[in-house]
Amino acid sequence: MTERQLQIIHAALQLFAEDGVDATPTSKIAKTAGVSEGLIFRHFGSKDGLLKAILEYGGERVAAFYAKIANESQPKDILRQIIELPFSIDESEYDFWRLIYTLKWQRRTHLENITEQMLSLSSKAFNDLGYEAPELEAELLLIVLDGVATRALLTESYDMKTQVKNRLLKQYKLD
Amino acid sequence: MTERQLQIIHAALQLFAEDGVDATPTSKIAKTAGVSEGLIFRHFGSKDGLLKAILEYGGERVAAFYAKIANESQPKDILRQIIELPFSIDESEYDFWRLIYTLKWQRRTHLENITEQMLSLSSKAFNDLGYEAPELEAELLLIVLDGVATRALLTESYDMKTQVKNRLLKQYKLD
Amino acid sequence: MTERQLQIIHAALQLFAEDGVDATPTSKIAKTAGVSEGLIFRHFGSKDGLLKAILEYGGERVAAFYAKIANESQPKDILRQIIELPFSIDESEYDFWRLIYTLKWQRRTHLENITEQMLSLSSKAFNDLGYEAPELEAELLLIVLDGVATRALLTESYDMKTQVKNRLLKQYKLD
Amino acid sequence: MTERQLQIIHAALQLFAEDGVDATPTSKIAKTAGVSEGLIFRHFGSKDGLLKAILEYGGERVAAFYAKIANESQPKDILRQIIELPFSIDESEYDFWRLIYTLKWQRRTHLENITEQMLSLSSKAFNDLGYEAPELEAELLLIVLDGVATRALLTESYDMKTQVKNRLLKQYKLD
DNA sequence: GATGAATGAGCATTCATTCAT
DNA sequence: AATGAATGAATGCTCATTCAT
Repeated sequence: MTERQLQIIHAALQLFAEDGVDATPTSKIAKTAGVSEGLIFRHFGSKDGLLKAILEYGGERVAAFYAKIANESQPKDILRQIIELPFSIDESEYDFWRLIYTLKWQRRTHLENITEQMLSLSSKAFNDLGYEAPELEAELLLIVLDGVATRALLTESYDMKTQVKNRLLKQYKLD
Repeated sequence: MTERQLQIIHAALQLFAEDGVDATPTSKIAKTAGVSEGLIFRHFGSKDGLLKAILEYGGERVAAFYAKIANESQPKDILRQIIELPFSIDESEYDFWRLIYTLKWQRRTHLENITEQMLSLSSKAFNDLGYEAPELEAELLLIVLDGVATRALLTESYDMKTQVKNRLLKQYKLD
Repeated sequence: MTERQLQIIHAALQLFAEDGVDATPTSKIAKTAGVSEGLIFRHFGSKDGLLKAILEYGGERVAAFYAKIANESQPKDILRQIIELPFSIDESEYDFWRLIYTLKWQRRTHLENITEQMLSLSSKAFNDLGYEAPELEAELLLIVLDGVATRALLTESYDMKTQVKNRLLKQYKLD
Repeated sequence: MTERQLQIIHAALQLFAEDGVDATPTSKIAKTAGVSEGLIFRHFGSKDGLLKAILEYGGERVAAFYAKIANESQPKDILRQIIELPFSIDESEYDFWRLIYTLKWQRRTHLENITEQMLSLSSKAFNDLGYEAPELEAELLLIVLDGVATRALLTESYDMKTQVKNRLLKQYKLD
């Protein structure tokens, strides 16, 4: 990934997240990135190729996130880490996540396996902790965390983060 | 609202929800609705005018939803009704809600005041029921319900609905 | 010519003169005239048919103008009348003449024979008065009068009319 | 101004003059110029931008015309030059002038200040020559020259040019 | 006669993509 | 690698015209 390619990816990510993929012309990406329009196509083949590159680029970081969690052995630690997830998104990554969530509503994105992974991980943890219906609990936790992420990504300066997190940790007796 | 206008609205709603507003050409709407392309503009002025008409058309039903809840006097009934909300969406209305949720990520839509209304209603109910942090509880409930709706709208044949609902009713001691 | 037809003709004339024929939609004509759009086509067949009707409607008055002049027997009287022409246009007829002059630049209009008539009439008069080059004089007079009309039609509240007329009458020793 | 831009400008000028701006589709301009339709918009932004470019392009030559006259010191020379004006339009510039005169009847064009300049220049010249009513004379001269231009531009192979010019020079005792 | 809903061809404009340099 | 001129298909929209009532 060269310097020029990163410039393009960052510009596109920002614009895609802000205005939507369809509403962002490649000409605007080129201008924002400070490169010629042709270069986008030389490097990424097409606008869709660029989108895919962005998704992969961000996907790597998501994978890293998960590697950490899978390493934990204690079910309580696993749950704690999973709950931490949406609260630990750095603001520099908001654009990426906004894009992911936007795409969710239109085209299947690669996030599905992530959802599956998370469901199975937390389901197992709930089971280990003796919950009666671990799959249902896992489902509900997923729903809550997805909701949290949505609310945080869409609300400017969302300030209930910490309280929500503590309330969740308390609910699952992880504090 | 004439027959023809409804044809157009239904066709557009379906396509907008499926492919996104930007990715849906008016020509395709016309073909799907079985009318001439010009008619769209005669009736709705512009593509954006059509979108607004759809939002209003659906918005009326949302308002009706709320009218019911606001009438309840018992806090427990209010909460019960609010929780019922995402579970009672008829499949015939999925397109509308998918559109609403999609738009949320791109342009501010009129759903914000709905969010506010819901927060204040449930916050008051939680307060009446003696919850320690009623606003936090309301916030969390909103998040959960938003998450439920999202999951139901995006997952084909989502079959955990009932279990999730019961689990929630139980958590808030409403069963 | 029914009442309704006149309404349409007057509305169209005004709009055609103001914005140009091409830039005036039939819908605007209908609205201005206070009739339905369909009626225009029932009465005039097409937009072009309407234009032709306007031209004929106005053309009759032009023909009447000429009939008077042709009746004069004295060359001086003929010239005087011809010179009077552009100065005697009533403001209520400005729209019509503006339209005529506009059309001149795009499509041949029926005014050509008028020009020819005028040339031959004044040419004969100049000849009778012993001018050396009567055709040249006729040509020049035509040019001047056309210029006067243009200037008057395009200049709001053109106030040199009388002076210009007197100057012309004097030049041709008709005062 | 690149080669391609000139191709477009010439094609557009010809078509605008012939059929009128409104009646000339950009597709026809593109075809006539032998370029793609998109190129028109890349270079001129819009159809109106193209029209403005044409007007500026031609306007420079008009300005040059005037610079010459303003340099003359003798009133007789000034008048002679002004009278020369409409007779010295090269046939290659007919399209441009036809366009200018057409636009006069619909939208205010930049020719107004030219009219004003010409009026003040000739008015001063007439005054210097001791004419009784110099402003009236200037007005009349403008009218005549405008009429000459009109007649020449609208009449194919107008062959009285020289005679008219000589007649005018004689009338103002400039021969 | 009169209306106005409906049509569809045509228009200006945008934009992803190609390609010569 | 990099540019940016050039393309042309597709888009939202307009408008003269038709037709059922």
